[in-house]
Amino acid sequence: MVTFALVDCNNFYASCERLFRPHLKTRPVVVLSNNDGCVIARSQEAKSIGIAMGAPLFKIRNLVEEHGVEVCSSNYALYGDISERVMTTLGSNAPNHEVYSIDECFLDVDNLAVPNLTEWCKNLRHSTYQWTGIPVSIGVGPTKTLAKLANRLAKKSIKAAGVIDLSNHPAWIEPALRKTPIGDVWGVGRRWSQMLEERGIMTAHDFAHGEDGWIRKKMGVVGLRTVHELRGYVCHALEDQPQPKQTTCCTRSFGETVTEKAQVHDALMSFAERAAEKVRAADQVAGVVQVFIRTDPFNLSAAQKSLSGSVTFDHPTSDTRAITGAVTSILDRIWRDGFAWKKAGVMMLDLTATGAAPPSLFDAVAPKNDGLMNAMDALNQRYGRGSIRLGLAGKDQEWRMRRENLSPSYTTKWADLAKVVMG
DNA sequence: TCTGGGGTCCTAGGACCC
DNA sequence: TCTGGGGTCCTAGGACCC
Repeated sequence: MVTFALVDCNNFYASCERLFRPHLKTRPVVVLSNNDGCVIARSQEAKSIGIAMGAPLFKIRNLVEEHGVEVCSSNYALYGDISERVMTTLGSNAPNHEVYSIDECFLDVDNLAVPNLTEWCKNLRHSTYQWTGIPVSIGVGPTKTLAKLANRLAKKSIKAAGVIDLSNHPAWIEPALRKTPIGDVWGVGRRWSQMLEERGIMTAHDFAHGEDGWIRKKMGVVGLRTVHELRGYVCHALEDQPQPKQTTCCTRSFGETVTEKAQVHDALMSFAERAAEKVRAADQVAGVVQVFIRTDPFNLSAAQKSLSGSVTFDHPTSDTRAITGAVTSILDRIWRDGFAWKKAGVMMLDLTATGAAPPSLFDAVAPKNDGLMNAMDALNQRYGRGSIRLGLAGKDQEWRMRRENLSPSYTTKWADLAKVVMG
């Protein structure tokens, strides 16, 4: 018997932006994607005035003007740091937990030996807000999928005061399922909810009473697992040991399209450098590096092209020099003149733990780590990313992204620390 | 004018093997 | 004229998540 609690930060990025700027507390706030492209987070007020998730900024300009919406570029350094504080708080209350995403955490609440779980959740909610300034909602259920569903209802219901505990009230499960539109079920995305609705399956309750054979055929084992979880059978266990990544990448849309190969190369060098850093930070090496470039799919009048290529290393590596060399050779191989490139990326595949990589079959002598990368990473860690780099990429090139409304790095840069003025 | 980035898992189909 | 059955491995693509 297991009971899951899902703690989810309310409007996380928007709440982070508000933390150090209290005057935003009562104003609608939205946070934009990279390049200030579209909305990826909204405060409650922003939701209420009808700003949709994913809406491009240029389409909501009038709403922004009309309601005095605060528009923020995304500041992942800030969100990551605040997330860590929230997770630490949750972990100190429930040792058996799984950090599921930057703003969500599953807790195993079975062995806490608390007399009243619902009350415990309310207290946790309160102390999390007190310690971090971030409001959270908590849903509790016998499976992760039901905990998710409870969490969503907790966010919607004013009466719930941020906590819904289905484990404490099994009789609530059926009405909860009836109240949940199929598209809001965890694991049912846009395509599947459309397919299910066409079949008359409109709610989580309909889905839970669906026919296994048909679901298996249409949605594979993934869909079947979701249905079973809605029925209360655990298919997704708590994964409290974080799994090593299998792939890692650095991809960006350019601020403006780029036609020159040198410019694309410049961007790719920068992405490769960052991707290599990530791989080293995870203490891994990559067996394959893959590169892609593509034109702007939204620009219907421009010629479309998507190119990609990859290199398999004889010896899996995380060395920026080996990786940028491979990326350069891939670009030389795939490059085509005459297109306006909008997005590019470098992907590191076949990741394995450093040292665990099997030796090459044909070469007994693996290249030695000369320490340069470690030294660079240490310096960049200490003095800020990009403090020291290989002479690979220029600065302030055309492809760089727009971030016109970036908030200060209140928690990760000394210079941006909030100041208290005594007066 | 202006539409993100970073992941996972599963499946179908082809190549290849005996 | 007849044209197997069973298996593995790999990849591309599609679904999902935040």
